Amino acid sequence: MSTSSASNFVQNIITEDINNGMTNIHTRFPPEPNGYLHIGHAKSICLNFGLAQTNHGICNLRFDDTNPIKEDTEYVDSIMEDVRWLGFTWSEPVHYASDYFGQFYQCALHLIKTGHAFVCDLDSEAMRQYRGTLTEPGKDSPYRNRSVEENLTLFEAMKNGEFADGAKVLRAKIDMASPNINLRDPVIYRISKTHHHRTGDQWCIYPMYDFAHPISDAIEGITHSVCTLEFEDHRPLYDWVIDHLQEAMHFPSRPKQIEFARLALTKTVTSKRKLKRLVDSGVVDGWDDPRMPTISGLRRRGYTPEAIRNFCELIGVSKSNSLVDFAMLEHCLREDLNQNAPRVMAVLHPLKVVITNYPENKIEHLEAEINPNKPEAGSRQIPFGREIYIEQEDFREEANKKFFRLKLGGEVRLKHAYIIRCDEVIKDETGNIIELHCTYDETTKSGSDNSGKKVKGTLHWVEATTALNAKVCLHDFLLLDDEGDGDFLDAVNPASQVVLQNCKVEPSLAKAQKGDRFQFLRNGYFCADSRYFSSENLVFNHTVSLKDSYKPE
RNA sequence: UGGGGUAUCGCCAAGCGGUAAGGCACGGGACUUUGACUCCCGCAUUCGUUGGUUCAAAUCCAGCUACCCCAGCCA
Repeated sequence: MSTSSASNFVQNIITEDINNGMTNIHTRFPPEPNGYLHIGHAKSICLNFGLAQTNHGICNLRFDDTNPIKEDTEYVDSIMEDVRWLGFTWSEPVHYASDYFGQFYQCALHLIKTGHAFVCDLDSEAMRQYRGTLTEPGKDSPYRNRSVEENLTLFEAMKNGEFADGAKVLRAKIDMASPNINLRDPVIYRISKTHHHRTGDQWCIYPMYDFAHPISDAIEGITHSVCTLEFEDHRPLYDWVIDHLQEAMHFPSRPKQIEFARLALTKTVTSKRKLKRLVDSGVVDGWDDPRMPTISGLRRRGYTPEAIRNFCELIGVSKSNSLVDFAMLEHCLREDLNQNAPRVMAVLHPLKVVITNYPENKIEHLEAEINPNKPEAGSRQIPFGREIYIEQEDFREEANKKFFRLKLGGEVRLKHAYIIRCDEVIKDETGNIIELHCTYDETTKSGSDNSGKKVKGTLHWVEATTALNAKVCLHDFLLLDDEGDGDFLDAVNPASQVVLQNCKVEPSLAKAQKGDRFQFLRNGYFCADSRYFSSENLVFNHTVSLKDSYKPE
């Protein structure tokens, strides 16, 4: 398995720590279970698990479940499934910040006792007033100088449910004049009489991220706490919390917070809020819609864990906000699929071809390699007969020299079969081409061609009488390039999914299983839909196109 | 006008005082029973900008500019 072995600034920090004698490198991936994981999370997952692997350490999976209002077990289940699917193994057991609610409470008590925290009665509006602005310092809360005893009593009463939501909070006593707003006596505990998905109604006070996160890291022995850039100016608070607790709590480690730039991908939404709106508004068919950038969506689309891991390796890790070209992800996908996906023939827009000099009712079986990159995969038999289907766009009555495909009077090779010549075009009363009459050259059979004929074009095809009908979902970017100023839902690409109902595919596909990936020769990579595919109902999702250097004119 | 960050090819990204890696994209060519794959070749005299230090600067110093983040009892 690939690991994060490439050099990046986080690894450099770890290397230096190791050189200074640090052992037992320990990282963690700490999602809040309030949504599905997406491609952006994959970067963090690969980084954290990769760092642990390359440094012979371990990585925890920890659910940051300190705000019960937004969280649900549906999300914890999907997150575990996605991390496993990506190919990573966390250090058992799975951790939950909610496992530490008792310890957080003890930590809060310690801060109160040492005069570093106080219960504040200001409501959120008043607190904002007191906080000051970006350019003006804040003012001390009138409750800031309550005695330790009073704070202890009040905090216990908060815990016992004696106050309404929002009536009181516990705040760290730091510096209301700090130029760093995070240090202006931040709230560390709030009252929320909300049922928690794991602790039920045991607690009605919940710690804030800035308090819970450093403690969770320290409790678990995390050495390097890697997070995204927006937490950069929370680091002084992160350190403050640990510094004021370390001595009393005897944490096994003194974790270091390191921030990196989150992944942004062209033409891709990675905002949980927006993703949720796409799902809730019905624009997409759930979190795992093949067009979604969620891990489950990419999986259903046909992406492989290897491709995603290699992609995360390729883009690197830095602190500069960057926008990665989606083509990079597609490149990694093709690289994997090209190497591993079985080849198969499928005609998406069928055009009937009658080979007039081929015997009626005769079907012969031709041998076709499964994957030219994998001789050991062997070959399959494909039927050939008098009537076949080719792709509509592979025929033109006349075309310039750049068009290598079939034209009236021209010759072309049928992949794995014979060279044919187009003799006649059959049209309906409105002039649409409905059928082609061709003749084949028996001496040009694949593998035993002694005709000496050379043709420029090779087409894929499917024999008509044995062909299977299939439904194929074509995909394009979910969003148009620019979201504009309006509602982002207006930027949804109406052509992001096009369903083709009457595709013709070779019979071997009847044996495919849900989730199987194939290269439809010359058409791209496709995946048997994990929800609707069955041998009676062939449904394929378009995964990614093949590169194409054909330029008409 | 406060604080914290970031600026190296169209897009990512190495580089850590000794004279600009690599990948993606793109262009050209070879090969080809997938216009795919593969293989060659090309693609920053220059590192946001202006000065300074030095024999030598993308790397050190100073100023300037641009962009990102922060005023949730979210994470």
